[in-house]
Amino acid sequence: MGKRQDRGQPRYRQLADVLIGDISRGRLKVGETLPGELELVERFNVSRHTVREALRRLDDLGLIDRQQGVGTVVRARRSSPSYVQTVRSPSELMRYPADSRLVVTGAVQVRANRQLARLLDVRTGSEWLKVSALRRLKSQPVAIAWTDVYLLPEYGDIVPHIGRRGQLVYQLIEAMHGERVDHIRVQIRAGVVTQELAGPLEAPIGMPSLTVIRHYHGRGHRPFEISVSEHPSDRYLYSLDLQRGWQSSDTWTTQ
Amino acid sequence: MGKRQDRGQPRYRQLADVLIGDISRGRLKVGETLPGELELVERFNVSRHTVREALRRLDDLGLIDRQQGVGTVVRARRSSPSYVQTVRSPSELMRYPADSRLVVTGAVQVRANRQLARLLDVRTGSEWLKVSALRRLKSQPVAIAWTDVYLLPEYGDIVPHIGRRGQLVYQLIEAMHGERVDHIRVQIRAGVVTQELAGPLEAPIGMPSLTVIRHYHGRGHRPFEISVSEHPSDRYLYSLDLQRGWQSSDTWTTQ
DNA sequence: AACCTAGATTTGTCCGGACATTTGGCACTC
DNA sequence: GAGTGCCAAATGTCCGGACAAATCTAGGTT
Repeated sequence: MGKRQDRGQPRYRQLADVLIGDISRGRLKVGETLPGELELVERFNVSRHTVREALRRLDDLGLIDRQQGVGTVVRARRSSPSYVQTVRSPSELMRYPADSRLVVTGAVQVRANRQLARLLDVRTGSEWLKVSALRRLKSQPVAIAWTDVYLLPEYGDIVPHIGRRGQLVYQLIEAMHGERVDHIRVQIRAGVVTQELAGPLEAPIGMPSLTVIRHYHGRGHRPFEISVSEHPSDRYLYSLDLQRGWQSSDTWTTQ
Repeated sequence: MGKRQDRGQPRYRQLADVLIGDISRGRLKVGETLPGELELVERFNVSRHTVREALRRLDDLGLIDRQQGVGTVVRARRSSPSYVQTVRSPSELMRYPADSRLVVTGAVQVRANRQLARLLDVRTGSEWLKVSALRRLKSQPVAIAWTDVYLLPEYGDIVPHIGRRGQLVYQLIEAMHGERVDHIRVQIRAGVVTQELAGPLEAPIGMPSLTVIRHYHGRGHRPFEISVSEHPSDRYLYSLDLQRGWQSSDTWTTQ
């Protein structure tokens, strides 16, 4: 009873997963109040600290709103028109639509010249395996993205497996090579559809687009996958919903 | 010890502010290892739980990297070329360059038609005070932004004070009306410089630009300030540096 | 009806302690 | 010299308890 046995997951994580499951399956509906901390303590036979650790995780994920004296309620999901994807927590910037698929169109080993090195923020001359792919949305055929995935050459054997439903590239690397993701950086930049991209993106030249660059780092900030996605979009693409992490202005704004 | 008058602030917050101050003032340099948790316990005469709460805050702010068995080190700041602004934590998306100034060019009360209501995500027909302003960077005269700030009409008396160095609009509202910011949402969308914006932005028509929309909410998610900024930029504008908030794919991707 | 107050409820803060897990370095062996 | 095993150090997890602060509700008062 006291020992961990659920896949080595800590108990607060197990509890969080249970609650996340209840929310995603609709057993806890939007706006509904979660059981109080003390009730969760009794129900799951853990300490209040563990309960709060789990709830903090749900808070970090943007799933709940907490208020002293009131309680914890399931946060509303914002309904969004097509193209618009609301991100409630930073981690969601790493996710892709569930009904999308990546189709590899080619792979080639490249050496980072100055321009590429600057784009990827890697050393000039370093070797990378460049995997080009298209991401298509089934439900929204117009939404498409061009993606170049830069991998450490030693991970070339995962290329045939890219495109598996629900598996991101870094997850493949994690599964097949044990390289654990320790740090992710996401960049967004504005641009326009260039002549080279107009074809694959099925978008007119000059149409505004967003470039999303994802850096996946392992231990010691060693980058092992860098994915560069071009999204043609005249609409808003990402939004970030924040609630935590305030800092007082006097200690910070002088930086 | 706590010679600073931080009454009313929780102790973990006071400790966090001390550490943030040490980092920002260079007393703790990048890459340097912070004192261990137990040492901080002794030095500040608080429990380890309080120390961890403070360190969690620094982690949320993206100031430190923690690793079990190793310790806590000050995270490196990424140097960025002009125009590029690297954001290490979500809260930084709310900050503006310290050497910028907002110049109000006009204010008018408007009623949200359907288009504006959709842009701002507010009710059609609601009344807003639209304050137009320019943000200029002194050190980088080319970097300029056009900002429309939509306020609840009742806050009209803050308009003359907009532009005060280091004060954001929501901070003025907080200071003068006691409306506390409880929730912030940041949106980013891609676009091009339109004819109407080409003049004020000093940018050619058709140049790619980023629109950043910031929603400031009070209690109960009541929006009281919405700022819409147009940044002419053919380069990357915001990046988000993430390290926390992982979620397992099996519980989440089906959403 | 409008206002106020007391109590119950809920989350926030803080303390003390204990053991687990990860990592790096040191002494040791071969 | 290279590998091995052990130990110390550091963060991670988890428990128990206590009081504070914010909020809501019910009841009483005006």
